[in-house]
Amino acid sequence: MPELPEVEGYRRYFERHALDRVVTALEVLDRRIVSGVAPSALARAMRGGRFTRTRRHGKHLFAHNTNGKWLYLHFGMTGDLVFGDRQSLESRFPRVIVGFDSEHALAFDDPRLFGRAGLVGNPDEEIARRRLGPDPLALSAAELERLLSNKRGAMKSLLMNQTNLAGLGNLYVDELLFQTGIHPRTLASSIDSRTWRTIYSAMQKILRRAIDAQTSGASLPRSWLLEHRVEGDACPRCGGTIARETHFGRTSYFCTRHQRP
DNA sequence: AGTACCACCTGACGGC
DNA sequence: TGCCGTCAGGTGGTAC
Repeated sequence: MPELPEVEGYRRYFERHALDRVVTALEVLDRRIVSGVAPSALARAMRGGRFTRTRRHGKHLFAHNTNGKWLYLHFGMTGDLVFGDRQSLESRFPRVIVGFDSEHALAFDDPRLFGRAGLVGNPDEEIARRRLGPDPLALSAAELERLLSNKRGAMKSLLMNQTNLAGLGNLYVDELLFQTGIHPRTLASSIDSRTWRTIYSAMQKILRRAIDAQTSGASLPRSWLLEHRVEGDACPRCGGTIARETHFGRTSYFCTRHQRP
């Protein structure tokens, strides 16, 4: 379930391992994961160059190659990055492997093949083409309210829509609504300004803490819903009961006591 | 504009 | 033990 915090973890992992090494090969093991470009053209655009910097927008990752273009990665549901010695890569489902001249390699691992690898001229064009909303970590409280308060839909649906806000998925939206006491079906139009500010600060706190956990390997607080996504569990905040329902085609977990419709 | 539903995928898991 | 159905969910498309 790579959402913003996980993808930020992959970005840092990519920077730590793959930057400034010469790409000697790019091998596509399953071409279904490559989109918008032929695997051979992708390889040609990367080979001989080095990655100099990365950029993340929402759940989308870009890595600039000195040949001029950017490698694009989206992790879908089960995407992952695995770096190591070419001979002993601990990747179970490698779909694309970038080889470096140091006998190291980076595998784009994705058992379910919902992820995508591609080639883009520059990240901003791709962000515009996909009509992605702003990244929540580069947003002010006022902008969040302006962005969502005039929408007609329900909070869960609006927060998950990447064209409104890019980066939150099912799990972190549930977490945010849980921590702010909002039912997933609550209409955005019913949220007052004070509550929008509460939502904003909870969102920042949740994302930053989750990124910390991601990069340090620490676990998340036991008071978070993410540690209690089990139907019938006791709510760690109020002692209520965790329910499971389908909302907008996704499985929601929420507390029936402190998140009332 | 917002919601519903389907398709894409396949590992994990529960039931029998 | 092993088969089988169901679930997970990000995205993108269509339909209403």
